[in-house]
Amino acid sequence: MGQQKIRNMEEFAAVSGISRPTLSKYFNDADSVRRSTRERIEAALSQYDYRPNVYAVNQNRRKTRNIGVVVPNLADPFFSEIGREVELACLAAGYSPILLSSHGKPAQERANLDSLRALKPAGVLLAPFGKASDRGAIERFCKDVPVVTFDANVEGVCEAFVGTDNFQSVELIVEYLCRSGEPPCFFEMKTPSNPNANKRRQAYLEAMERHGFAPKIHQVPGEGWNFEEIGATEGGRLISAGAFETDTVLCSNDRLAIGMLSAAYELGVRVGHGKDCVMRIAGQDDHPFSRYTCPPLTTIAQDYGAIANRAASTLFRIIESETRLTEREETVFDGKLVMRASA
Amino acid sequence: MGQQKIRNMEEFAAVSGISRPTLSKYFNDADSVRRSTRERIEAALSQYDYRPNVYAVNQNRRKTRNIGVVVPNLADPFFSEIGREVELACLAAGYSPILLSSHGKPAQERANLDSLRALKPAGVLLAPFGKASDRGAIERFCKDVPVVTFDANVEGVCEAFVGTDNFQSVELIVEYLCRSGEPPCFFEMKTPSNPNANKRRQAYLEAMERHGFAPKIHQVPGEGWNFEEIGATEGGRLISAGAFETDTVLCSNDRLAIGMLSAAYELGVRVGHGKDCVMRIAGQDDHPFSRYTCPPLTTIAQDYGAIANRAASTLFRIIESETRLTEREETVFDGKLVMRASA
DNA sequence: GAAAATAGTTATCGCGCGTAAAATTTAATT
DNA sequence: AATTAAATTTTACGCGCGATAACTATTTTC
Repeated sequence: MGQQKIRNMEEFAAVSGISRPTLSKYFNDADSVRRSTRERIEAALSQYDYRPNVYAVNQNRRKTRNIGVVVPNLADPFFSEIGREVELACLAAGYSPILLSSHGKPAQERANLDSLRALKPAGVLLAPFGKASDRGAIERFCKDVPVVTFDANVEGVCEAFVGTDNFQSVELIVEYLCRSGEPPCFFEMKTPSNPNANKRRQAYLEAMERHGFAPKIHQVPGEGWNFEEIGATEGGRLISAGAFETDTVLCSNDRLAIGMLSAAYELGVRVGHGKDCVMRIAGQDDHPFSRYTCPPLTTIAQDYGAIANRAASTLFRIIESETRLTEREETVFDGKLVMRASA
Repeated sequence: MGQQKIRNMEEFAAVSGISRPTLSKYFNDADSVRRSTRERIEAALSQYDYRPNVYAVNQNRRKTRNIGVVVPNLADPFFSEIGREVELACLAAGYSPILLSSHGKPAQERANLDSLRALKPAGVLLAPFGKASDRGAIERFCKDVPVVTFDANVEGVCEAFVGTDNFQSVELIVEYLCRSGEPPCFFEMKTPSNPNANKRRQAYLEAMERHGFAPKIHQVPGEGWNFEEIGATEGGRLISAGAFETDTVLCSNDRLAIGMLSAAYELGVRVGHGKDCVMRIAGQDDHPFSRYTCPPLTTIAQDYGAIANRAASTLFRIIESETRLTEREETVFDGKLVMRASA
């Protein structure tokens, strides 16, 4: 194989004995040609290895088969994991994913949407910052390109949203914590940009009320994405000050919990549900590292795979139907309790 | 601003009063036109918001301004971090980075190179798997596209390599460990795919000899990228079996160390250099999470920024000179000792 | 086996822009 | 003001492929 260099479809038509328009049809949809000619094309293809020029193809096609995937921060293993799932779903459906990270900066999110616009994507899967996002920019973008958001919801914007049911999952862990020990107080950042954080707080309040306990929320200052640092510094401060009302702390997310666990260790405070333990710490998200904390973190697992696949399939449905959804869809998946040693 | 919709450069030429070829020159290099016309163009640009069609541009340009960035696994924070640095360097130089992860699978690395080929990138920054990489595929790719590898070297392949000086950095930490306590034994995977692992082992042997101690290496089975898991399972097994000759263990990388630390915690083995500690554990890489382990991990920090920037600037130099390097360049940066509580 | 349906062919246009050559304008120099 | 160099405009072509129309070949249907 690999004889002469094929420069374009014309040349490939010559060597394969198939006319160029038929080849064009084949490359657009292999099943649109007769079985016998398809086999002839693929035989020639294995001999001459030719691939249509992406730029020429995308210039002329009405819409590309590119799917933009935008996540707020690839440095967060949660997003690199879910980003990977989304990429795989796109590839499986015959689309070309283009993964962009906003590096923790809302301004970059907007820049990413601008870059994507130039690539004329068939659709975009966006995990937005939430409140920190430029809502106007996203709205404008959604007018031009079908968008499905995941992880974080921006109320009323885009075709659909797929995420986790924070109320269900918080109830799950609050119930467990109340049943197995002292009711939890809640630890979070004062100004969380992620809308899930607000839902989780609300869900915590409701769950505690439902179980007949008085909720206690501790909000700490801190900015940016260095959650472990904030969890360690502020969590450690609260622990050593004896500020928590009960011996059980439910953190708004795993990364805060990871930081707090490290602070507890430094302070010599033994964490867990064992006899010699003096406090329990739980998180939310089932961060990839949470099983290697000391002690391993009890948390709520989000169904990464389900979220990614549903978001992707919803987008493909919109793209392929060529009509926008008449009604905005919101899908949330249940979280699962992951019991480890920390609570 | 934003009156009528400009569909192409022709229309923009009409409304701006500048000829299309001049506009074309401007978009290729804003400084290639006279200052006064540049200002006229930019004035019109702010009124009509027009951007050249990427696909049409790339189809006709001899070479694109795309830079492929391929890392072995974005789920590893080390690579997401260095990937980010590389992306920023590309953007700063006016190139368009395209970030691809091989998801821990060498076959995907090859697939990524194939996808990149279709995008006709001006160059590629590749962090290869190393021995697990398809050397032939990389070599063939390098014939068509200028490539600079980073992090992991593939001897003799590609234009240049940029990484960390494993011999320097291992010496640094071995010297520290020997000076401050018992000499370290070495913990690693039996079949590391990363070439750095082999260099680190070699460097450990040499450093120990230099300091007059007998080296001891522990190689454990395990496959894939779940290093923490391997570190926890196998490291824990060795700890509880009392298999380590000295109380100090130098792990081949931080992720193994993170796993081993969690195993030590489970076993109630106190790690650190304090009085009540029974063993010391050190790592290499300064993984983003290593400061939140229990205790925080003593390690060797790689200079992510320097590596990323040097790799990028080397590639740009090759691209812009339009000639391949006469001699393959290898650049390594020194690691820095990061002293924390674990050793 | 002829008509109908399907698939393939030839021919031709257009997409939006890079690029080259020649003609023209503008700016810099003497 | 005349000469020269530099920048811009005009004109024209080409990139590789999508799309379509009109025609021909092949396959299906009864």
